[in-house]
Amino acid sequence: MTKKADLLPGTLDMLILKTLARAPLHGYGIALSIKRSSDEVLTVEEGSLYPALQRLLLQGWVKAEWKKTETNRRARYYTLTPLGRKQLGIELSQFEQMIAAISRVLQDA
Amino acid sequence: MTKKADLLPGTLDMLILKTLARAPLHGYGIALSIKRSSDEVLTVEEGSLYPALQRLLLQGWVKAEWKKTETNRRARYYTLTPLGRKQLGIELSQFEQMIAAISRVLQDA
DNA sequence: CTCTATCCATAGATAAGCTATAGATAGGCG
DNA sequence: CGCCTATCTATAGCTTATCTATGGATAGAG
Repeated sequence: MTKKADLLPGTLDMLILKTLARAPLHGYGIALSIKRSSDEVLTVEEGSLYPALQRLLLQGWVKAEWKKTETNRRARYYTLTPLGRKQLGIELSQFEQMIAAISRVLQDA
Repeated sequence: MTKKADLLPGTLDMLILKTLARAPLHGYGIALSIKRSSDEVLTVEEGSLYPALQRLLLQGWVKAEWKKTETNRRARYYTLTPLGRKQLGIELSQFEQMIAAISRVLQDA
């Protein structure tokens, strides 16, 4: 009934880039990481995640590599590129500016 | 070149409701109000605004009425309904929860 | 009397996320 | 040994929301 979005539209790429800025991870791990560090509030559906990763690859913001996980499974690890790190900075500042602007509107008497 | 969105997707309805919570306004006035109170950061394009107002009307969150502006022009004034006020509260709290969650992800070491 | 600002509104394109689905394998457990 | 669950990948199709691009009308200024 109460339709709640899994995440705020327009923020997924930034969240992925930020997650990868800490350490390379495979897709499944990225989703888990975001879910966990947001205290289960943000959920990244697979149908959102993999297309997003494709976008990021195309832009050259991340690169991918097949490896083995600790649990001996085959997984594709995504790593932030220097360009991706720069992009993350851009998105972060734009996001903060947006939030600040929205806050002004919301708090305006 | 730098593609900057005019606003954060998913926040338009909330911004409109909040604006109307202060006083009834016509569409053009809503756009101006949001632009001004956000210090020109947020821009509501007409092609976003009017479909949004139609959505809000359909949901019963606002009602509309033709009137004369102070400058003697014909304009459609939108007013927040009690249901709309309730909805605004819901959207505000969901938004705050989202922002808090995103902040946790972004600030996570 | 023309021009600008004010006001309405819609159609079409695009982007992004969600639902649903599909498949493969490792390791635990019966 | 075979089933089940968790882990891991990925795509197709739907839907929704926003932007671009128009189009039109009128008040008041110059």
